[in-house]
Amino acid sequence: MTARRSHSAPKGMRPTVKTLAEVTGYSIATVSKALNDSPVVTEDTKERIREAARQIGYSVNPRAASLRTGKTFQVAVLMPISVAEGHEWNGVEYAEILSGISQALEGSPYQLSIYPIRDADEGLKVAGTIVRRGLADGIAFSGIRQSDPRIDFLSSADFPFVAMGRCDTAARYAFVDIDSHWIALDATRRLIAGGHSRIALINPRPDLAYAQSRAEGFRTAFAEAGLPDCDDLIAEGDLTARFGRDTAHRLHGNARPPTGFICVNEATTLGVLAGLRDLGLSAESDVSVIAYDDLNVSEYFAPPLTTHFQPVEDLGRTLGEFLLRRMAGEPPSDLQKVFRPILIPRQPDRLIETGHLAQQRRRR
Amino acid sequence: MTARRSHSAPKGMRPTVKTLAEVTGYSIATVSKALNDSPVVTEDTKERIREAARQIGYSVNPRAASLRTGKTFQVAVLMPISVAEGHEWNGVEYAEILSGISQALEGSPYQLSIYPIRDADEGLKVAGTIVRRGLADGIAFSGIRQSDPRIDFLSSADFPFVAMGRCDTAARYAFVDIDSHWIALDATRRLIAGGHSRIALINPRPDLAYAQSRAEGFRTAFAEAGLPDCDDLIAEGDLTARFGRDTAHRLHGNARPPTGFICVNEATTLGVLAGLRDLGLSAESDVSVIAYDDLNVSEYFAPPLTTHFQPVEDLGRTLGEFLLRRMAGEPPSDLQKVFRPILIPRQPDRLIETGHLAQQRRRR
DNA sequence: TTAAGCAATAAAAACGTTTTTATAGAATAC
DNA sequence: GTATTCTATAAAAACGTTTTTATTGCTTAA
Repeated sequence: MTARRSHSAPKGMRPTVKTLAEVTGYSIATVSKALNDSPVVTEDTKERIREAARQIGYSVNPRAASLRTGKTFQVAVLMPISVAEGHEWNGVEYAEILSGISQALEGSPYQLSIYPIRDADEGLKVAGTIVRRGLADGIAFSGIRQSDPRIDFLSSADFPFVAMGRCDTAARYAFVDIDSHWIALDATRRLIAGGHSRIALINPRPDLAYAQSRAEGFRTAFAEAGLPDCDDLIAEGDLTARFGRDTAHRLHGNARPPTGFICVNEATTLGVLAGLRDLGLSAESDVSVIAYDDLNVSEYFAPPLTTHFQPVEDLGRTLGEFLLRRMAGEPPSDLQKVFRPILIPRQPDRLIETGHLAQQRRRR
Repeated sequence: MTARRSHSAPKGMRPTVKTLAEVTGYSIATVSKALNDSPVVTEDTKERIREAARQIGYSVNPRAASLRTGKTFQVAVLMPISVAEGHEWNGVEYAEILSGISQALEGSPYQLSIYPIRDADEGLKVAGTIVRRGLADGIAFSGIRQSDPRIDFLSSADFPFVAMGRCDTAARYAFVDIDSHWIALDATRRLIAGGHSRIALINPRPDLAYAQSRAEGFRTAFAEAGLPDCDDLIAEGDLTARFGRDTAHRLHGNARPPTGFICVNEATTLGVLAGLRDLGLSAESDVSVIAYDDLNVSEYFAPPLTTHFQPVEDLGRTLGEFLLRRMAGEPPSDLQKVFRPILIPRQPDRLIETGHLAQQRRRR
């Protein structure tokens, strides 16, 4: 056994297809075809060669194969790197996304590579490099803008990709997304049903595609109820805790301050709660806050909050599956999925006129 | 211009070193050497070839180069994927770590690849595959155990790696780490100075190397103060919010329950706070809680907590730099750094005997 | 004046695959 | 019984580099 191995692999070197040819007595052509399960080689031979490969611990050199075939077996993920100053909590959900994609790729020959980007424009540059230099067979990215240059470029280059998010051309590309319109609609309806009429919507920067979906859902709920809109209470910014807190402070100065808040992620929710506390307001008796969870965490907030919960890892996993299928040639139209979060109620979300804010309002 | 390009690159194909040879009139050997800045080719020639390369947009095919040289220009990161059920908040700091490593790698020819692992044992398997099949030139990983099979294996294989964390053989390998001993010592001293004598330490699973460092720092502080130890209040488990909450509940049943908590990450802190709230205890008046922040978030907790804060992205960046230097041949002994977090005080951390818990204690 | 050394470049080999083309022998057709 | 097709395998070419070896034309040394 040890003797055999030392015979086939001269010294410390990895066995190659040539080693395998020598050891089995077949040519390297036959060996290669056998390992790739080519129909031209007989089943007996295949089995013999596979067995020998197992014996000597052979595994194909992916770079040599890649050179010959042109396939890279790499999947590129454009990962936004944090730019918010002060190490604000931002983008941590990416660990979950990567975990999901990884899980989908396990068992496939594809390897996941990370390309850090600061914004969609740098993403475009990086995508260009990846395509031009043939660095990957497929690309995944998020942070989709209303009109996203990466999507336009990759679509016209006919390069396989899956986006996390929809923009105006969504019909023509593969994506996974969260039903942001519904989330905002449902949350707003819920607060309106609880008696609220002045509601704040915490939103991301407006160039992001889902910012608009949320705003639309938000407006629709007011229109349905025959109430005046609250567009003056839509706050747009980086999704940090600081932004949530600052927004709570700022909107409190409004002539008619909000009695309800609809948050957009864990960090902004935590920030809003902190901001309300600063103002001496309670999220139990004065103001209603509805959270949003990528991770199951708002259960632990003070108070525990009603939330829309959608494990972002599931989106990552589906994205990975879609990317594999896209690279295998499936049309984008078959690779589109919108996730609708579940609602976890934890608060009555009712406007309580006896609270601190109500007193303050009466006093004016 | 357009004419020239169409001349050199037959049709839609990427230019190769051969194209460049044709277009400049030099041989492919000279072209290759020029691009690699070999001293044997004259400066004039180099410049001419570089200029031509720029003109036709040539870039080297990394897989072909890799095949010839044996270098992969890949850095592998073993990323723990979440296994905690219920989508508990776990391991989200990995986004920061990856971001840091990415930043260090930018500008280098190295590309970051992710290998998902469930635990250190699977990590060993994956590391073996990476080494055996030559999938990367260097490896980074965290979640270091007291005795870590990955470290033993990679050390004896003389394969470049940098660990995030120290174990008993730390002297012999490259690492970045956080001064966990000091953190626990400092936090415990602080609480003891505030009058606490019954303190809970939230710890990770005891097979992790830093669990022991923390326990030692914790014990040292009691010994210094001449107080009996609180080993019965060391809680070990997954670093989820649920674990924090469950621990708060469980320890409250102790004959002499803790009046202070030393947490280990954001999730456990949030969990402890939630658990205390469940018990009707306040982290302002009844119990003192000291947090730990990878991200600057405990400022937003209720109440804002005193914390040790160490941006984990900085560790990632240093780890990336160390890995580059290790791959360049620097000895491990030059590539070791321990980060000491800063303390951000936000609470008095004093034992207040008039609180709820004190009343309860008096009642007994 | 010629052999030796040098400088600059070119040719060829090699890395480990896959794929195309070739070859030997067996089976079939007439 | 020979020409033909088929089958299984082998040989060779190619992918795009880098590196080793070879070549050419000059200098320099004796």
